[in-house]
Amino acid sequence: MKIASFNINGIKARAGALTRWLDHAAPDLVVMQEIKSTDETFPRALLEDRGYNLETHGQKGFNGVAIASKLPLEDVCRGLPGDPDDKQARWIEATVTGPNHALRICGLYLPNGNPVELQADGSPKPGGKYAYKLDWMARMQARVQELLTLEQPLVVLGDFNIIPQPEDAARPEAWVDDALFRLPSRRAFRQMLHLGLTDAFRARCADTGCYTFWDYQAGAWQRNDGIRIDHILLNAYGADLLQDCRIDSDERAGEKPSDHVPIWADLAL
DNA sequence: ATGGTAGCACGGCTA
Repeated sequence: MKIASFNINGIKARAGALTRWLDHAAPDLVVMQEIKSTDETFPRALLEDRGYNLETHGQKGFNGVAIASKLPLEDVCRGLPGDPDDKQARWIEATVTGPNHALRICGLYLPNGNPVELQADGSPKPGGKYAYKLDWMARMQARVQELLTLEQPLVVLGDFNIIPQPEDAARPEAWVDDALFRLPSRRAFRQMLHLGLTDAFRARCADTGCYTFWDYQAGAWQRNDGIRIDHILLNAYGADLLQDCRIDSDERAGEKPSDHVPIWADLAL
């Protein structure tokens, strides 16, 4: 079963690129981020006409996540628990049932966190974007810990806005103070891995120069000036099912591309 | 130091 994540950066602008990729990559399930659409205005036919069940968790103008799946989507949950005041649409969960296993899926769009605003003591400025990122990551960790107690295959995938290691950026030195790479961000990500999650891509590939995002500006794609920030994390039950994991970098060279490309894992569900 | 690009939606924010 091919499970993918794709930050599409606007569903209306990406109708062409998304459907081209769907038609040749043929994922069984894809979580999408930055749909930048409300549930009401999402062009559902793009996916439903191709045989996908669709669940959206949208928001006007920004953010927004969705899951499309050939198998039925069960027990759908929208929104990351832990803060009733958080109105940003960045988290969606569902379960799909294969022949041998039921898989819990968490699709996420983790806050970018820039600009980094700090107080005199170096702690994140309360109410700022960086504080929101770290708070959100703490809530994500709590939710993942809950799901781990189910003792079933779990996949947590999406745009994490985290560069895990220097080899995950073409120019790591340019990112040292950025919210995507500064140590507190990477520490929070690593803490999640320490719960027992596997980075599916790194489990399959040790190559450097593999990225999922290239800025639209300054010819970043042409220079392969990218970063690896879209990830697929598996708990131990999920990692035991992992057959393959790849990044569809070619999509970045297509017509009117997103600034992210799809990443996918093949699980023996 | 700035500006470089893109999306949503039509002004300015977000990335």
